[in-house]
Amino acid sequence: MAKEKKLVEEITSMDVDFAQWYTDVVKKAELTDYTSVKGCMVIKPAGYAIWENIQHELDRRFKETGVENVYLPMFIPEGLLQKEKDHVEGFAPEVAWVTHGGMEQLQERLCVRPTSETLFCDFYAKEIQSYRDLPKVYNQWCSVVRWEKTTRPFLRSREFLWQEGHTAHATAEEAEARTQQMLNVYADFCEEVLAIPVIRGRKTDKEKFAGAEATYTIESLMHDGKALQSGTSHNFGDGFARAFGIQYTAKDNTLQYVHQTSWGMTTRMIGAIIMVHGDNSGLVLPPRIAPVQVMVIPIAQHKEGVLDKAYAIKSDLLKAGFKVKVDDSDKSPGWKFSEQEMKGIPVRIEIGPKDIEANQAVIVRRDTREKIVVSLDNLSEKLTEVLDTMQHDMLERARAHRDAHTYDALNYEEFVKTINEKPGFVRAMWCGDQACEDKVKEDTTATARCMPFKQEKLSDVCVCCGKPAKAMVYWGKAY
RNA sequence: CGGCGUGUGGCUCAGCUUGGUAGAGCGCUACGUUCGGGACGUAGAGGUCGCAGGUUCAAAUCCUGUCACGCCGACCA
Repeated sequence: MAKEKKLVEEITSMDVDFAQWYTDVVKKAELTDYTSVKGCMVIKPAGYAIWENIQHELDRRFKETGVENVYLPMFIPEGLLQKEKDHVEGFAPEVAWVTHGGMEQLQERLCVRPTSETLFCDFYAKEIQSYRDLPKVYNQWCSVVRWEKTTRPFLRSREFLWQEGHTAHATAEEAEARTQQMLNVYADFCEEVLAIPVIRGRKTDKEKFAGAEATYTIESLMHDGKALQSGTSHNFGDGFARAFGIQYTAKDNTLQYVHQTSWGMTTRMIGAIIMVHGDNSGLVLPPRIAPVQVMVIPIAQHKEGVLDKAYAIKSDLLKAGFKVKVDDSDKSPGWKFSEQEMKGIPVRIEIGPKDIEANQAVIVRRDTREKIVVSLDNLSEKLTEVLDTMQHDMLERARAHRDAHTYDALNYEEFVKTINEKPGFVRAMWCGDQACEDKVKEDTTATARCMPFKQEKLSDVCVCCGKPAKAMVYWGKAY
């Protein structure tokens, strides 16, 4: 009992204090550390390995659609940033400025990129002359800086890692198709790899990206019922092209503006993984994103043959394609179990003298803690099955949680009451007027998360003002 | 940017009210016993008390200033 008590003391229960639980999990899973600069985190090996897996998966999917990777500078001259009016107004409050080079003050100060639309536009203006130069479908992996007031590991840091895709097309149709295509890449990635179900939809004008004609988004629901914008894809129309003079000569020898898109996903997704799948014992990683899928834990490892057997199992499983490690530290088995659970390693294999005698091992699932005794002869087959089942179950569990925390509201009183009393998404009709969005935010702090592509007509009138409704909206309190 | 709060061995913190030789637990090192849900014994190492001034015979403690970080709000991926 005393030992069990110690276990629960390590990580604050998510029911007691979700924010503290999150911080505890990040710390106990050894994902990040704080640094001497507020809001700038060390991403430790366990955290960075997750990001590397996200990168590999996304990058492969991008390239299948024809994306090419490039790298642009981290500095943007002030004059360049100011060329598109809405864009600069949107980002100005949170940019960091470089004012000196060595001891000398710069003629023109440089902004540390908060996003790179302006740099890509400047580049494209030089690069694109003819319709033969189109489309440009570029992406870069980099970090960006936004001087946030309030910071949290992964969810809101002043510097964060991401990818930003920037494309230029001959026609509006092509740009629109690319915008939607990339949103779907993100949505599939979230569901298939991260086991996070998403709502695909369009942002309202109030919530859309600064300078965009339309912003599409995938929204996911965290375990505490707050929404997280998980990936966005923007259609810029020819707005940036006009501001930056990006023109090409068409086949008919007329001068045309290009149509552009941009789309991004960030290290914030690591925060989403934590908040969707984690439990009171720590992190739970979906098998397809886990840097280590299997931890082999020898029991009574000082006894003859135990460690050798553990290494043999590791070797066999590595050959079979699993990501596997052996915890051969001199900690007690109980300690190793807790470590494996806090770090979210999807399964552990317990192997001790009794198992070796019986030619078996014990597989333990991280998400359900189910213990499965399996013969060493078909360990690899069973492991494949367990990991596949776990990946599937995690998505379905998250989907069930989201659906159970999605409500419909038909009048304003019901809407406000639901938002305030039931954490989750509230679906309600909206007239399209920003005044209603503002009123909702004023009354509840909730925002319009998106207008889903899959529309349903819950009623004919706006839940807020009663005027004729234009769209069904997912509302919620967001990170 | 507002409201809290915190800075003392690697970590978590006590000590500060009432000034007087810097403490505990965990971790770390060595050796031994343990090992199926955070084991134990013995012996060790380790700190200019965030920083700068000031008061005082004497400051972790009192005063002034300053910096940093955390949490909660408003803004945002």
